[in-house]
Amino acid sequence: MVRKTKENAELTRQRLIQAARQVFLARGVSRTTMEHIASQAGVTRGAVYWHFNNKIDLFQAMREQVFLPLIDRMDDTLLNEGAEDPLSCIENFLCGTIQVLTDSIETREIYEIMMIKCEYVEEFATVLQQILSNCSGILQKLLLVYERAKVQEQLHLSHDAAQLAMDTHLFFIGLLHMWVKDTDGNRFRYQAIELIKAHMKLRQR
Amino acid sequence: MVRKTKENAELTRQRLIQAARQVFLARGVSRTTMEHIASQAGVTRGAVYWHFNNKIDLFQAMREQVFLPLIDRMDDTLLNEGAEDPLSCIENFLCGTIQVLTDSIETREIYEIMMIKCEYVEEFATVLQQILSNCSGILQKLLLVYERAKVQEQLHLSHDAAQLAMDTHLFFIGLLHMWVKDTDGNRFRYQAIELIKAHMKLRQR
DNA sequence: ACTTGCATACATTCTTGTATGTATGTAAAT
DNA sequence: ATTTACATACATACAAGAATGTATGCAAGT
Repeated sequence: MVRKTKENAELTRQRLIQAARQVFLARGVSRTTMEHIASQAGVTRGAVYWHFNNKIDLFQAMREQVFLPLIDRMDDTLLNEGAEDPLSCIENFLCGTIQVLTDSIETREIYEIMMIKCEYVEEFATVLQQILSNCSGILQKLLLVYERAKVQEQLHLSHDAAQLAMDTHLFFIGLLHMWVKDTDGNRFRYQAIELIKAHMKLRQR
Repeated sequence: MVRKTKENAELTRQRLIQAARQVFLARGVSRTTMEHIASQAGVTRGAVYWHFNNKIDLFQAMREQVFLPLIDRMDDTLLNEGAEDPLSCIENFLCGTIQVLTDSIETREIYEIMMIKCEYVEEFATVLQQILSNCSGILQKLLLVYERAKVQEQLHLSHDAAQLAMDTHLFFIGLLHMWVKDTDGNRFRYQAIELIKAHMKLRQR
């Protein structure tokens, strides 16, 4: 089996990303070799090195497939100017994220890889910086929406928008971590939506 | 340099754990070899294999030095029956944890290793289960204290103890993650205590 | 004398990157 | 419409370096 057409090559590339995800999840990023990924995708290392320079290149390609959609959805849900109810925007954003995790195996697996199957050292240190940068992006947008809610007098007067935003942000980080790590029991996953609603209810006037 | 006395051997063991922590932090657990740890401690691999069976054995030894004290402090602070004010118990526990992280380099480094320098696969999968087990221990104790607060009418009537406990638990997880990962800016670390106080204030009657 | 606390040596098993081979698609020239 | 030339999409082979576990050696404690 040799050279394919352009479309076939792109398909091989996608299969390599998919294979990488599966192997990363099972063996961890560090212990995964190019050979593992290649054979999982049904090709040889030659194909892998043709499409990607090295492991981190593949990792980034995998990551982008999840993170670009996340940013888009965040902007759509949180920064929707037309929305009448800022607090509902936040609730919808949080619930929507959980919904994506519930629906999409790929997203779920990539989150799991990034949280507990990857060591952020050397070349991967920059990945962590990108993640943190995304985080502060989320925080900023939360802050914006909470300030809007404050203006619309949806919040208790004693509540500070900045502190509420950070509190929700930390809640969200914790929620994602627990949701992802609670793989067997699934006890946690089923109550995630309720937890979000309870969290938001604490803020309502 | 050869055989030492018993005390010297124990000292070597401690130096190995310390060396492991430093190398784990710098290179990640997977990429760390026994040779790295040995030379960092000023001995050869022979010494490492004398004291520990393998890398995960060393990892667990390192981990215990931090987690056993944590459990103790948690019981002391949270389950203190004599305390008049349950909500303050929680606040003190959270702030106390941040204080330990601030004061103890070792604790901080071990948390960082466990969060972003370790892949929980194969032999390390059991470590993750232990961590999750600890988590549910924390949650249970938080729940107990919140129920006490409910009885003492410290809480808003509409608040459910179980949901408050989970909310605080997730907040705490997120807080620890951000605190540990925010290594350079340190912007986050300085406001951690305030965030805890704001979080608790949301609950007070 | 026997055990302890290491150091040294050895054999084996991965991985990696690159280099090279090779057949096919593709576009331009004829 | 062929032929020609080149790039593409991989497969295969090679060299070199880690890393691991174990086995063995050895001097000092007990």
